[in-house]
Amino acid sequence: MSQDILLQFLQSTGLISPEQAADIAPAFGPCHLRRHELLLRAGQVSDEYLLLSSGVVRAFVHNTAGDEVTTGFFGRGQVVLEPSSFFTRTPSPETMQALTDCEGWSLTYQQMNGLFHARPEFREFGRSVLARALATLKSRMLEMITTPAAARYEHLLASQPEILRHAPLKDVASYLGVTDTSLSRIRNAARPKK
Amino acid sequence: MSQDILLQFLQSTGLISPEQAADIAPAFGPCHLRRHELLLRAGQVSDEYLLLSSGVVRAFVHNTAGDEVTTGFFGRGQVVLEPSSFFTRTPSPETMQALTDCEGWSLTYQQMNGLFHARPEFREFGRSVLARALATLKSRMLEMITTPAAARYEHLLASQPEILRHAPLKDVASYLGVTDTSLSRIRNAARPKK
DNA sequence: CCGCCGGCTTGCCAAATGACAGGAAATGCA
DNA sequence: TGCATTTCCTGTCATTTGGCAAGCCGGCGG
Repeated sequence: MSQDILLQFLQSTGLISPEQAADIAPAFGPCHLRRHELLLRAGQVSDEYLLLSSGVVRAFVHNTAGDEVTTGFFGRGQVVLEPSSFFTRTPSPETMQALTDCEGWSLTYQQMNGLFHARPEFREFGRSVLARALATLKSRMLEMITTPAAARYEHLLASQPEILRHAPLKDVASYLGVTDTSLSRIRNAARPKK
Repeated sequence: MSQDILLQFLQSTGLISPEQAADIAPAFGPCHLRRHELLLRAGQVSDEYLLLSSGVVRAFVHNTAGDEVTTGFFGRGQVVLEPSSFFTRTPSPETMQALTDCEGWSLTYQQMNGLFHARPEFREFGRSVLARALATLKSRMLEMITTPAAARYEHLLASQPEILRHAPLKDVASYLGVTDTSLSRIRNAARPKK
């Protein structure tokens, strides 16, 4: 399995040189997941920092009525974790599940801390990743608040088309904050005509 | 004006000792805001890290229809900033405005970076603050998703009662994701009887 | 003391959304 | 292959929510 994606990821912030990246990459271990396998159960502490090289993962919680609500999708090149649980070492409210067979590179919290001490440039990188996670979450939150469901669907379709090929529509619906019925109507309306 | 709250804040993570806190505190400058004054305009980079010792601040964005939507309230002991903008140095989508006269202690991004270099324990503290900001945002997001508006109102009422004494209800309504009309009905229903 | 004005509530109606259920199609599993 | 399950779409109906406008109340200034 190629480390290309890992090297590319490490260099993505500009804080780590190609040589340093080649040096750090071996610390990551290969990770394989089978379809439907759980990476993380609600109540556990997220302990795996996983960069996906292939496959799709879904994160979800249960609402007060007991239904699953999808909180995120992850695809190739994205880091799969519950950042808030991982970084603060508190139990995750979310469960994460592979929607397809997946491959990637992973690091435990322990290993990451080791790297932080051994490599100052990786520590900076870690801070940057944390800041990006925050920015991503914020923009998703603002999107939920400021744009209607139909526009959010269009946006998801445009930005992560591969996800829609693997995720059941009911999961997409709850991710968008509507019922599967409504999503079906949205998709119907979006279809120009026929 | 007393630095108590600042010292207490610095020690809140357990990463900074009382002596170190007393050493770091002078780096913060006093900050005064008048009612209705803006701390940050949409499009600017959030550059001030402000710990409130008194007063209430509101953050908001504009939705696609052009209406103001409140994204957060801040009270005594809370850090007022747009973390995603501050830490990634990108323009903030949010505007922040004082709802009452405010006082607090502040640091610019520059000054904070200086402290990061000069004081390793403050760097750790900074990372912890970032992680907490992420956790806070996440839990707010999950709350929006998993609990109904009425329960969110009750929660806000219980956790930040002072905010409701200073914020107009229409701001509270948009913060909760409902119209002022609906909030009025929620409040009415909440009143046990009469 | 009076009248204006802004914030809040309330009633009425329309629109959007959800719950539920039936059925077609696709998928999984033996 | 064939049966069982899941996924998705659609129709009907009930509920929720929003838009609008009028009314109430309390503060402020003349």
